[in-house]
Amino acid sequence: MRMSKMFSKTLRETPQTDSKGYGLLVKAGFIKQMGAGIFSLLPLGFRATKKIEAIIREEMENIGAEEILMPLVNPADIWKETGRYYSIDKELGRFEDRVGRDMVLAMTHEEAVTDIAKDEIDSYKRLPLLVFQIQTKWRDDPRPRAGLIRVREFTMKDSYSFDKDMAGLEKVYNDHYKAYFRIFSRTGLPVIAVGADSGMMGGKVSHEYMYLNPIGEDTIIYCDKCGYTANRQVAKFKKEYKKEEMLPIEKIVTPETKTIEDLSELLNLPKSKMAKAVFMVGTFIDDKSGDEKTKLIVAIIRGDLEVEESKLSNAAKANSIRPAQDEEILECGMVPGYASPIGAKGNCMVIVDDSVAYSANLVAGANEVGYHYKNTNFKRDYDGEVFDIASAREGFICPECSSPLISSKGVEVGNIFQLGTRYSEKMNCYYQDESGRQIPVVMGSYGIGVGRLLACLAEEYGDDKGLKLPITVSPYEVHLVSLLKETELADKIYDELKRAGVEVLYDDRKESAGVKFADADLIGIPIRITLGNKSVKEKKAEVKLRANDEVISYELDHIVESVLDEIRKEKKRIEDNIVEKTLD
RNA sequence: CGGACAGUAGCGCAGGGGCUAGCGCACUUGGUUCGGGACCAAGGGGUCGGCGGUUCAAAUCCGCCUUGUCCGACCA
Repeated sequence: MRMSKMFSKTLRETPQTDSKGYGLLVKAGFIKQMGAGIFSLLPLGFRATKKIEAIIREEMENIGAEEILMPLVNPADIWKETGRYYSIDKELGRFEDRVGRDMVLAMTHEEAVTDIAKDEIDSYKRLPLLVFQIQTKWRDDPRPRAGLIRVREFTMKDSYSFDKDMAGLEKVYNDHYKAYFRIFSRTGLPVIAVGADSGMMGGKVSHEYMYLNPIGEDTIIYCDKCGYTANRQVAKFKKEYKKEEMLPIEKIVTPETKTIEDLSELLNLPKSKMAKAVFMVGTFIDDKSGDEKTKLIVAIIRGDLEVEESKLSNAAKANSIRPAQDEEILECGMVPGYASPIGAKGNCMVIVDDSVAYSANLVAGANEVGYHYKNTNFKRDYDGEVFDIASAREGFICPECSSPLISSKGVEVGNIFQLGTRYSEKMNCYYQDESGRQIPVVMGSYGIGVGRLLACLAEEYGDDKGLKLPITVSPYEVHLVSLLKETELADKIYDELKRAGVEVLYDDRKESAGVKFADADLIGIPIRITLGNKSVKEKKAEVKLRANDEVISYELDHIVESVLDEIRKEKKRIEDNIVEKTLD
């Protein structure tokens, strides 16, 4: 491609953005924002995206997946069948067509693919099956941010597996686990796989692929010693308890002590001797009718711990939860600031963290302004369902080996789910087994955010001068920069490189050397050939590697072969680092 | 969904009731320069986010709407 003919150009000024990588992508002319969380891919960004997609295709086909393309617009009926039309809130794009039929902008394709599969799959002889697509999704996120990291419209690779039993699902799940590591390492992105919450997808086992970086919005808890890793939403840790005899409950005067901090100070007791009440309101939606109910959720946790919202939401089996208002708490007979489930009434449910359930003689609110109880005990003084709803933090104890846990921020670039029969049962996707019985198909679903992957690569590979994407995902392999007045030589080398199958960006613009070099650094094509008066006179050309800014001088007569060799070396560097990992 | 800030040339910004709306970058033309974001000169480009109001007069003041950005969504 001749730069003089390129559709987009680079910016002189660095846009001020929340993340370095986003700023570079904008400055280098890879992407352009059109609205909140809505981006266009410009030629360079689109080429990089296609490189990523090609790697994904290869690896998906390697595990036997076939590519399909399903529609972005789905009839709402299939989303009503699974109940997600009701259980997912505003994130799901909805509209009516001209005759008033409810339509959905698909944010994922379990419904669509199951709708197709149920007609295809009639016998166990048809299983297993595996399909994937690379397609646009719409998710109306309440708050898009950080450029391509969190957007509303995005490209996703999603694959769906159909098996006759769990053993089959586990095999294809494992295939994905392995393929994903190959995909990410072939693009050059370092990731780790972590145990995760299955969220709106349902199902049981799931892993997320995380790129560890402070710009991430997920928190990963991991253990250096034994390798335990999990998203904080589900991370476990070891809680320690002291055994004590139960003492009689006692009401005490505690004026102006609404927080655990204050209470701990006033009574001169550690926070671990308190039972903290956290109030949320859960929304519960009936999958069949779409009817909504709300209920106050009273979460009781030891004062030194904090509630993990996703764990609480799962424990309560709520579709969503939000913090409660004071009035809602009072309605159920509890007093904000001095609250406990002792005397709770009305439309509420009590969920008790095991930290409280197995501790004795905790201080809790008396549901009366200015008073608390000493020596409260679960079961004796109040009841509730026991769950682990505590949030794991750095320094807490590893559930597997008892070493201190570490926390880190991460960006989720992929996920894999064992769905089981949730969708097949609801959408009537059954097969007939050897003995003639109708059995629900066992499904899995697997995603990779293509644009987000590019955003993460921009974050990982760049410096103050610009991007330096690995050759496997870089929009071009070679950047030919000519500083010569005459165009013949550069044109000739450009043609020869193209003929040799090299993807080459040719800076044929009438710009100063400084501008050309600055743009070359910014776009960051891995191999740069410079044709300048001095070196050309000596029958040489300079080759500079963007990765480490190393400069090599090559004979002009053999420049094409030399460059082909450099390309091979760059590619080998990535191949040598392909990560092969399997689920144990 | 709550809060704060912003919308003026392609990009980044200034101007805050008054006469022709400016600056830097980018762009056009001519000339000089030519291996790390050159210089001189002359130009082109604007429904001042939209609608309504106040006023002799609105980019400027007021109201509504809209779009964008950041923070929050939270421990009683």
